[in-house]
Amino acid sequence: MPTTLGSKIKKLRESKGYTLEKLAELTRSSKSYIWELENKNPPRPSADKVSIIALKLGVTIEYLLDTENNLTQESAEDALFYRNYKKMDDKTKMKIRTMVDLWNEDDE
Amino acid sequence: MPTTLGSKIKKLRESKGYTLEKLAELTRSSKSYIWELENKNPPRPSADKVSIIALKLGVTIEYLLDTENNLTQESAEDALFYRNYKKMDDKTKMKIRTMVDLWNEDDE
DNA sequence: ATATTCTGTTCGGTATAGAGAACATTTTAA
DNA sequence: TTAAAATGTTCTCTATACCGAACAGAATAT
Repeated sequence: MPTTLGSKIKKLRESKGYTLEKLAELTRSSKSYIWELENKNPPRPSADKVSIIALKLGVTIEYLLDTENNLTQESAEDALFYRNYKKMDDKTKMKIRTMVDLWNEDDE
Repeated sequence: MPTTLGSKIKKLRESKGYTLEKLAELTRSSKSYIWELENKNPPRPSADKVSIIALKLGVTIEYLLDTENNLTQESAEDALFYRNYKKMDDKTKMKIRTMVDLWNEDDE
């Protein structure tokens, strides 16, 4: 099912009980443009808009876009993991990265 | 240091030894536009372009954009790590998450 | 040195991002 | 029911995303 950016935004917006105006206000957009995003699927919305809309709707940019980035499905768990990972100190991060690299040497 | 989208792209592109033309080809862009991204910092590049450029340069969209999502400073290395992590199968991801959780039990 | 090739830069044009205001429709209040 | 308020839709207009082609400068080869 090819769910578009527009339909995702609409579904998320409504699930949060936001009106077009409310979401527009949260995302420094006009309600007319939010409406266009939902109903007209403009071909190249700016990264800025998609980014702040994703933020305010509580999803990642990758989820909203259905790009090649997203061959892999990103779960909330992954996102959480990454958020925690980023908070670690550099030494720990290094260790983890090394470990993960080793893990993957087989299937190279 | 307010590192711009353009400077990040340029740095990453050069670190991979890509010419403007090469990156353009990889990202369905024109070299002139890649050049503009790097040197003119256009105010609202499309999510599509930023997304595929991030993909081909091995970082996340969030790293390239300097969005409000990105409370913690994200390094290119972290971004790459996460991109690779997401590609792993669920079992492996689970193991890694568990391991990292254990790691952090102390300073909770 | 100079022709060739490779890379980066500039320019002009078309399509569209995105705003704001007017208009339409639905919902709420009386 | 009907006026008012809230929400959704359409229109017009300016700025700019993005391209292709021409141009400029380095690097390499002869």
